[in-house]
Amino acid sequence: MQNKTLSEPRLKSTDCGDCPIRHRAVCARCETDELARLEEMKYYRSFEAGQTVIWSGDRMDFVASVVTGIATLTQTMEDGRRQIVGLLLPSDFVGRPGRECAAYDVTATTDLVMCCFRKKPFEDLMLTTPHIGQRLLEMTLDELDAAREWMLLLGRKTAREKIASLIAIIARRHAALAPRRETDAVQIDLPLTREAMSEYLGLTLETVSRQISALKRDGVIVIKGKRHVTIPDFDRLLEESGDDSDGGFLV
Amino acid sequence: MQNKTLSEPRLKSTDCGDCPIRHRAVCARCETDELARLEEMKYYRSFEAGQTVIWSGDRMDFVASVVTGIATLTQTMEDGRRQIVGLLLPSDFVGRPGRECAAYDVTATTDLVMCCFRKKPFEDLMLTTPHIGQRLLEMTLDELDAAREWMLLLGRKTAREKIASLIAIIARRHAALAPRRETDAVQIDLPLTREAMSEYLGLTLETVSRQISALKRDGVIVIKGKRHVTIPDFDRLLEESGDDSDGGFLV
DNA sequence: GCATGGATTTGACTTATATCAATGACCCAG
DNA sequence: CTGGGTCATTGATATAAGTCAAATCCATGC
Repeated sequence: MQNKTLSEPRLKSTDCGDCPIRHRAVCARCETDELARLEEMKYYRSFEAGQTVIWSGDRMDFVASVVTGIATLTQTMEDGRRQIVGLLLPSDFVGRPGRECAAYDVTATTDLVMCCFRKKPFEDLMLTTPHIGQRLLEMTLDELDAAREWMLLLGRKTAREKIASLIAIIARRHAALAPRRETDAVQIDLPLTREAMSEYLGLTLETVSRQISALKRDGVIVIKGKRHVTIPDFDRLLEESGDDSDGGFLV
Repeated sequence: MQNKTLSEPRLKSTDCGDCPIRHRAVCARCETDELARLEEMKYYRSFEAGQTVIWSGDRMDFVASVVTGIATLTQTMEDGRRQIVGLLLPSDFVGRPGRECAAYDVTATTDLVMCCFRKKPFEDLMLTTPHIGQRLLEMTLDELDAAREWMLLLGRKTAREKIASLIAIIARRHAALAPRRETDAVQIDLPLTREAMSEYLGLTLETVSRQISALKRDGVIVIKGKRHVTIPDFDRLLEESGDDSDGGFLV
């Protein structure tokens, strides 16, 4: 009966109707005039894989939503130790209303398109349109659950379980974006380098590499090239991840 | 320029004016009639140290705010490995509007008084009173920052740094509740057993004990009995914690 | 084709933390 | 004051993961 919200897709498969902003981050229930105001304050920004979107501490005058690609939130210690504290997939939200400066480094790990909203007008709109705040609260609570599931992973799981968990989570979110029949073997492309995986999992990249090799050797995953992963038996992977095998979600 | 929000007290030192609900969780900006509605739906519950408030998966028909004492949120793996994913101090909020069941075990680690609000009426009030939702969003974002700072601790800090961080955080929140002059040595009572500390820090209780002894031996902390800690030099403790020594906060 | 350089894998060895096992300190009941 | 219980400390040893180093893979441009 544990929390499985991290694994739960945050993006519903239906699109946002006629909404000109195609991600569901904030506009799912917007009326025409509110959409017009969102349209006004929005602009797109693109980044190449590896580029930094914003540095921790920098002034940040926008909030944003990931349209395509993947970004990470990273915290760095003075001596250079790094920990990824958030993985942003399409439809995820970045930025905190009411906060002046970025709290984390935001980095594009693949080519990335973000839909940005200038912060001041966005905050104003939030004040007059409660459901935007409500939606933001919902998303923030989901992220909090995800962060807490990650705390369990970082504090208590073995290296092998960590790798299995990461692959399972990426596969689940991937499946949520591109639904497939239950019976197919799951196939994904890892959107992270070994180094990024190590920074997300609290390991070294050598350990990541060794454990991926071990899972491959044991037939839990099949690897083609460096990034392409096939999961012949998803339940087996979940067993290896240390999570409840049902993968059941909370409400 | 890292995020330090975990350390930042969430309770302002001023009290909530004439508000009959003395914690600031939700009522700071309430009008008279809203306060009346909150009064109606609220009730207090007390727990002894060690008691379980609610089990993960149980139906939860209230949300609540800690009045006095300390509670923890814990996640447990099937084989019994446990990780504390949240520490609830006075003024902290528990429960998620819109969620039927508890996602974590909630346990009183000291004697505890909580102010509970029946969930359905609370959710209704949220719909008609946007600032309650806004306040909740703020608190949730603070908790998310705290969780992310904890991810850095769990993923990257050494056992010694973990212990120093925990003591620093408890000391800071303690100081926020009972302000004192800058020059005094900080004194706190650890509200957690060694076992609870180990579950919070992703360590074993033996390692916790050893590292506390080491910090004592090195003069970073002074210990009287099992629980009472004096911190002669707070900056020294912060150095040991691996955080920026300024302890500076983001906005 | 071939050189270049980044990403990844693999190997040998070290180390921080876990594990297993005693021992010690404190508290309360009788 | 004494015995039993809980919590905490300390010691000896094991092990998972880290560190340092080398080899391999693979994409890219020349």
